[in-house]
Amino acid sequence: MRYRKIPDEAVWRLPMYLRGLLLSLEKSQETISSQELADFFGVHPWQIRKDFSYFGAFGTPGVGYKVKKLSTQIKKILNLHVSHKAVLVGAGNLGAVILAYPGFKIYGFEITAVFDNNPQKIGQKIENISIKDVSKLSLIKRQKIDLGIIAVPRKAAQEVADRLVEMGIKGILNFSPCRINVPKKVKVITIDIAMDLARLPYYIPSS
Amino acid sequence: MRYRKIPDEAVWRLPMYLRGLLLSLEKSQETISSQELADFFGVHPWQIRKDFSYFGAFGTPGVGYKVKKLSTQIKKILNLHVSHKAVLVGAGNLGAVILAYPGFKIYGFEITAVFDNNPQKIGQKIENISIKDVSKLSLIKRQKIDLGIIAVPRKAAQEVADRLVEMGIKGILNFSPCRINVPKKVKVITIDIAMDLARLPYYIPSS
DNA sequence: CTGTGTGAACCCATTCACAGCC
DNA sequence: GGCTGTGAATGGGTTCACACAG
Repeated sequence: MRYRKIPDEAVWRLPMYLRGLLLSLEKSQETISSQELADFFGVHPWQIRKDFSYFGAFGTPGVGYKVKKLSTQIKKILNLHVSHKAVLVGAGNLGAVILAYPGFKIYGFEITAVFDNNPQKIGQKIENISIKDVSKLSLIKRQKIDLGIIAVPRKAAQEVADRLVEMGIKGILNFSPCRINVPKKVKVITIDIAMDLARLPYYIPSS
Repeated sequence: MRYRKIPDEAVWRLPMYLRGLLLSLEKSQETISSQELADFFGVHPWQIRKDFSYFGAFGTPGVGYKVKKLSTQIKKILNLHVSHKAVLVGAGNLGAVILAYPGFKIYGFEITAVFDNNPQKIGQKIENISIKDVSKLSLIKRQKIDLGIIAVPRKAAQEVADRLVEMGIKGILNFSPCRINVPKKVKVITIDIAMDLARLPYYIPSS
């Protein structure tokens, strides 16, 4: 296929497809059609085929997609075929939940360092990782860590982000309810639980 | 303005604008221009004006928007002008974080009931709310609860969702990494941390 | 005959540009 | 003069329909 601009929306959906595929893989399903995948997510089959087509032709006409092969392809597209190391800043309640969250593994993520500024926490261990002083963030330079997870109070978020960027982090998952400014080369995704919840009542007929 | 279909995207952005406005309000700022708001979020001013225009005309030409008035208007649009009660199902680590999360208050949310299926947890209190047996979910019928938050393992998510729908819940914030099926009248927003993280590496030049 | 891949058509959100009001 | 509000133009994502491969 000749080059065409790939919609961000398509990229956005790939991890969703991937999760479905990995689930099918667990069930030892060998092939899957765009129709099956679509039913699974509640989208249209042509959307899925089109999304894939931006990146190449992965299926077999008349048959469908090889689950194993397709999931490998998508991982490669998303840069998930190599495992990624992440650093977590903020070892509070939220931080502990993130550390314990099993879901990262299936995409090949590993949190290999944890920092906090609370002297009481520094030195302690959670999930077998010892918490280090955030002022020593430069320690991560020795490791190949390219992702940062911010789980600190809002006021500290920007400062932490700045430090992470200094250390060469390329992507940030931000749990603080605020926008953080970073150089364009760094990708930030912010998760704001309260804001997501705030989107629900609009769709609810006022009682 | 005469009727026109309102893009979902515009609705999606309103809570973001609202957060910025509430922040300005804290700083006792009286008026704000679309330009200022736009700079704050890193979007374009005409985007903001257009978004508002779908719902009415809230500003004053040559001046801008009254922060207080505009935030009230947006709250009304989003159905946030009345406070909402939510029920939390799943009192594990994640559940505890959600309960302790201060961010819900600014949008007028209150978690008034918590359920779990773990006998060890039932009867205990977190954040002054006692955990009840999930089999007694029907207790919430007496209260006016219209939102549900699901923080249980994936396998249990669909069942919990079904129960919540039975109880008349109108919107669900789902933290389980899976799609859940509900009647069309019920709005579901799923937050899948791992999936969000999985979206980052695509934008990172492979090292 | 089944299911993929894709140019073309369509639709809708974004962007523009400017009229209108303070 | 400054800033909003909005039709019109643009641009791009989605949907369609069908050629083609198995």
